[in-house]
Amino acid sequence: MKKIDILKKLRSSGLRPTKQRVEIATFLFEREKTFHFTVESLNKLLTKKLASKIALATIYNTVHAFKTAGHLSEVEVRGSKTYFDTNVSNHHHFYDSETSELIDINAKDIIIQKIPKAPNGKKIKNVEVFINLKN
Amino acid sequence: MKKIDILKKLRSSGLRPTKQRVEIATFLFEREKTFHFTVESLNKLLTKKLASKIALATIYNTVHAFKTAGHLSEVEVRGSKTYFDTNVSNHHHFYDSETSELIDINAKDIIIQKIPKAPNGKKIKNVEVFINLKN
DNA sequence: ATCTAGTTTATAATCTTTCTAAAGTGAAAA
DNA sequence: TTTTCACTTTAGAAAGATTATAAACTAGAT
Repeated sequence: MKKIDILKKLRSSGLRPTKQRVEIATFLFEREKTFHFTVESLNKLLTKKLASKIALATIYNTVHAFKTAGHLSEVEVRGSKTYFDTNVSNHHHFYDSETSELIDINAKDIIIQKIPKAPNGKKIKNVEVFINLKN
Repeated sequence: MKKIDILKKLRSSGLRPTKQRVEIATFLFEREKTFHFTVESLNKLLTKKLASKIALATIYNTVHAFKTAGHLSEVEVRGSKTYFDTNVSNHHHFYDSETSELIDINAKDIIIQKIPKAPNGKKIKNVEVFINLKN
């Protein structure tokens, strides 16, 4: 994703393209592969990459703003930290608990044949498959 | 599950059947249906049920000891709190985010037809399906 | 009955995340 | 361009969940 598109992405979601948001968005979206991170890991990587430090609260604010805008998704992972994913399409995950690493699985690579009915007047919003790995 | 079996369950996992552990185990395992809880909800329910209060730290200790012993499983749920489940067999979950309620799905009620190969020298430990509900 | 390693307890500490309120800044309007 | 002001950023405080600590307690072996 190009710089110009990042500005568009921010503006179109009603987010003023501030210096910090552009830097974070550039870091997150200017890459080929999908990217998984926690706020802590993102903060470390940004600190390493950028000359001027971005406040931790700003990273929290920005990640949440991006999530609300639909530019990031949150992944179910057991444990204390919240994981985010730059892949916002419907998909699944491998999880390697040895390395705490998430790997995307394309939605079409998992086919579910049988699924139970949603209970009492509820509907199914989405189905997430989480495959735990071992060595 | 009967009182005698609860004592057995504790002893067989190397846990001394103290007053607190027996009370917590009785509360958790002496029921027909599987039970989902957080440490906070368990603490509230135990406080209501028991005459003498059990320290919060003891509830944390005990729940973790039961989990390590394989008597409880931990469920992936987005959010700040950790959910536990008295159902330790391989199974799946519905999750109603409106009510923060988990509902068990029997393993045989979900059939996965196609599944990707585990990456680079890794093996699949287990597959968890998480179905989010909406109204 | 005594002893001791394993437990419980209250409290402090830690960790992640959110709140607060003051200072800063895009961008619209003058 | 300058002014203006709502939106942002920031550092630090606060909150919420969980874990660590160390002293008091207790199950069960001797």
